[in-house]
Amino acid sequence: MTSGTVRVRFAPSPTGFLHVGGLRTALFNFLFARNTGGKFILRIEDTDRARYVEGAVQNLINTLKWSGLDYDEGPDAPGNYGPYVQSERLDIYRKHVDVLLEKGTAYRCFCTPERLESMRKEQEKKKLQPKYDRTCLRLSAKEIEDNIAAGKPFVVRLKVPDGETIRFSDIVRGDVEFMSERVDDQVLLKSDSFPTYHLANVVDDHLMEISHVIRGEEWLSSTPKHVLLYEAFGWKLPKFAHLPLLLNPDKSKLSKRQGDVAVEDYRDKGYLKEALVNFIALLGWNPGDDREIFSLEELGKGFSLEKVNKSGAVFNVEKLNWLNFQHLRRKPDGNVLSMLKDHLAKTGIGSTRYSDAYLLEVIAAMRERVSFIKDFTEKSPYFFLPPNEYDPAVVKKRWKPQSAEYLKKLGDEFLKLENPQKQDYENALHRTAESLNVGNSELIHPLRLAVSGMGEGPGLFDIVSVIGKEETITRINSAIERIK
RNA sequence: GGCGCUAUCGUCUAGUGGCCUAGGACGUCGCCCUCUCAAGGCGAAAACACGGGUUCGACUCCCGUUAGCGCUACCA
Repeated sequence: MTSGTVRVRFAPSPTGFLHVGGLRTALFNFLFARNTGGKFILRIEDTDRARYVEGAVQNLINTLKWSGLDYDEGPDAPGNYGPYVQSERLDIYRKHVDVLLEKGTAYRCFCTPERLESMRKEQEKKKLQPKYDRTCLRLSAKEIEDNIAAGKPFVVRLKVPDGETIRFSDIVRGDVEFMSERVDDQVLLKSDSFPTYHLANVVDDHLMEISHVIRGEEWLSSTPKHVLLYEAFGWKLPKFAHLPLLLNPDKSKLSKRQGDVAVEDYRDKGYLKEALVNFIALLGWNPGDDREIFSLEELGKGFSLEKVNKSGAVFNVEKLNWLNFQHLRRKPDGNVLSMLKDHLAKTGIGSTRYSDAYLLEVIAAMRERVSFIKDFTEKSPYFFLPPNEYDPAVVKKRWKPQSAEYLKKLGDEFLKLENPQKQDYENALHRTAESLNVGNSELIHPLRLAVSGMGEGPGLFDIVSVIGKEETITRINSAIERIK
């Protein structure tokens, strides 16, 4: 592998669902790879058996695929750096821990969780920084051997050097530095001999030749530990880029409780993947011009880490809704048709009840009025079922005592039409209004209410010509009954 | 508490010392269009957290304050 090749990874922990913040991290990695001609890798960080969730990995993969972020290497995309699931790499981590132990840059710790707990409490009480007190670092070789022989459980900790300033450069944030005194002797290998995130992450990033570590800002504070690990192993540091956090409306880190955080939630609510991806791309990044609507390809073209913001971004659903509208209206009729049919099947109206030609007419009429596929049935149910009730507010405003008579005449006029087109209905209405000596609107509004049950929607003659002459007359007659 | 990061309209953001009487987008409001509702067009309200420097000149650079957030586990 050439050193100039970009290799980035999305390394989620499978906790049940894909978090939108995770999707954003994945997206930025993906876009960076696309933009630089590099590789995008999916690696599953499942080193916490306490948080094991059945089916989480598959779910994660499905959701990532739904969003369109294809990866070059991953659990189900073989590459030369596998396996891509950390629980299948346990022996690798143990070997690397042995190296550290031998070098003396790590040490075994036999302290019990209870002791650690009380130590921490004590430190907090004294307002000291909670930090391992290095009791086990002072163990003699003999004591260590005896402990091991006695079968005492232990963890392996990183031996953080004293008095060092740990510096690294972050592409997003510039130079960052930490005093090593502030860095805890991090556990690298747990007592169940699984690695912690810190160890597994560094080992894998090195072994998988990851060139750029692009992850959320919550990792910035633990980066010095990682830097120390790279140094302990004698490995070259990757480039770091810590992305700003996605925030709740109250500016705290985006979480459940304050709305939906699972990508699946948005998918299930009818958001288009194009809209979601477009939206989260704009959270923390901008193209440098006034464009707002992007396809994945377009995002990939213009993306650069240098244009990533430093501050957190509130996840604002209003704009996402607008983007969904924008992307939906850009979809070809054929795509909208099949989505509409799926939706119709789900709502019980049935996908085969209406011809494609009919549905296409509905789509043409509603194009400018829907942000979601579900809006077709929610905003214009009258295309699928006759109104079973009439909006009371509109009834009050539009149905006058004489409306029944007007509608009767209008229905009679429509009845005479042969294979009418939109314009024919309109002409018929004009004729009727003239003979009645009333304004067109005296007929238009009552008719709209009669055929749709509501006071808003596409042009009246569009509605009428879509549902057809027979249905229109039927609905007129039902309405007349209701007005009487 | 400690450490770290951040700080432009309600929200997403442009802005890299003079182009800023701070631009765009979502949302909000008004007008136009109009058979209604949208869409579309036009317009409005709306921000540089504060205080010191540096400079001929700061939204832009430095320092401090304040605020917010993150981390502070044998979780990631």
